[in-house]
Amino acid sequence: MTNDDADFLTSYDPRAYPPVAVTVDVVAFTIRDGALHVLLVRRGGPPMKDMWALPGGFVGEWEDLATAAARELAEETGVATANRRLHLEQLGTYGAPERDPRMRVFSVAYLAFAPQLPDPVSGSDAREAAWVPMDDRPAALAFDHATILADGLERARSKLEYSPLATKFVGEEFTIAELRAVYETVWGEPLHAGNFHRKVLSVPGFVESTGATTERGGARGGPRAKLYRAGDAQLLHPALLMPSREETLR
Amino acid sequence: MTNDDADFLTSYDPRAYPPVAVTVDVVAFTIRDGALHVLLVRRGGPPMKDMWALPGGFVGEWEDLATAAARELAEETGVATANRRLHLEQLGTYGAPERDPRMRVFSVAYLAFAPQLPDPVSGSDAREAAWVPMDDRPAALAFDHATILADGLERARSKLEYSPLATKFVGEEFTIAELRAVYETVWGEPLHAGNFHRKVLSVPGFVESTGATTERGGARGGPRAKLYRAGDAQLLHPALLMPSREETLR
DNA sequence: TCGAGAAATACTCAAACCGAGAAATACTCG
DNA sequence: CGAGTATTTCTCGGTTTGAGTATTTCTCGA
Repeated sequence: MTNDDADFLTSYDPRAYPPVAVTVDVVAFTIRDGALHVLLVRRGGPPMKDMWALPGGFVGEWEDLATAAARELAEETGVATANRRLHLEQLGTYGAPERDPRMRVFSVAYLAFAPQLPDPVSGSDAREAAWVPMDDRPAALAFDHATILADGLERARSKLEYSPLATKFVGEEFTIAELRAVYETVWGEPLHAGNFHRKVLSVPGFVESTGATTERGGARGGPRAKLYRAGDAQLLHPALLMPSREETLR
Repeated sequence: MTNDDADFLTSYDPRAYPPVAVTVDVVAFTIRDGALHVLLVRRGGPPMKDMWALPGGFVGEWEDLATAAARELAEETGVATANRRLHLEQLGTYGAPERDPRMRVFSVAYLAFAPQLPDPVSGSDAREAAWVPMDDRPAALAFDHATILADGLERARSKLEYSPLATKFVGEEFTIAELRAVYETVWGEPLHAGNFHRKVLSVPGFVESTGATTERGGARGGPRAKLYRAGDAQLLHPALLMPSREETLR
């Protein structure tokens, strides 16, 4: 037996290693009533019983990570896994040794965006689930979920700048004003309507016109708006930059 | 016993779950002789014996993910973990069920950048390790490491745009031309020297002057260049955009 | 030692872009 | 019908950008 083989055998005997678990946790954002909401579940059992947490769970034996994230989301929201308008991306992995008191747990966090998702299906998992406005979110979440959520929000905010992510928050057809509302909601600051309009139409592949307009004007007046659908661009160039970034830096 | 408690007990007994392992793999880039190099190791044992792979290994029982990545890198290169000029960031987690034939292995990939790292310390791990020019890299790597490497390269390329990452590839003090060489090497295309110079100096916090100049002019002539060191900016604003992005998109 | 070539840096100029404001128009609601 | 509001377009001045050029200061080889 060569030295390498011996190394291999000891290195890779599963039982030679302490038990670890891998979970997925999902930071799911949607916009309801003009406010950014995140999906939270109330923990039904210890540890941290009754605390709010991100939806998540163990990765199945034959399950892909992204599939597991989609499944967890579907279990809470009933959103079809094949939903065309759902965006899922990996956010990062959190594996501090003490993040879960029971055992070594690595959590692969996913970020999900979707338009106006349905109310959570409580009871499917014996857990209470709810869309919670980000402004009213509990300061403390179970485990390190507050950190994960903060990272997810930051990712979402910057992804709006250079990707067509905002189109995932609106319906199949949308107006420029609806798109602007997404940016204003996630960025938390008002944008110049005229400049936003010009900018969106000037970015190649961001949106394409459907030719149609809304049936009615705005609820408080105004003309009927033209309708657009998402274009085929994967990266916005030039990007739409957050106005507040400029001062925040350095 | 409530339903929740029962759920908890069955859900969290470690032995109730099939064995999984978590590893870290490191995509380490450096620039040598004007070319981008990646650190690869030749596998010393099965599976995929003798194939090139990314350096990596299991995460220790009490070890943080980032710590494990730094350790793996140090084991191959002898680079001090506390090296100030080393940049380490999480790239993503790869967990396809069949990516490792032995058992379920989740690999958390890290991206590392450093200036002119020393030659790898072969023998420390009974493995051959080498800095391989990206242009000469083997088409096939062990497991899904080719995918991870491709993702790492793409991340590096775009991070140059909006972060001061390039300063991690050069020494403590550097000239604008050296910085430009980093961009040209990673992006693989020549840049306009005058515009690059103007742009770098105009981005607040990117670089700061040391007041000094190089001892000698360039090897093939030219005046002595002013020296700079990295500034305190974490995000470049405005960003330096890859010229080729414009056409590549869509 | 001198002249060619090269590189660092500064400058020019037109085109593109951006923020701010305002105008024109078309709706809703009372 | 009139007030108010929202969509869309336009204008204007300042800034940024890409492309090219100029200046200066080096190295190197003839």
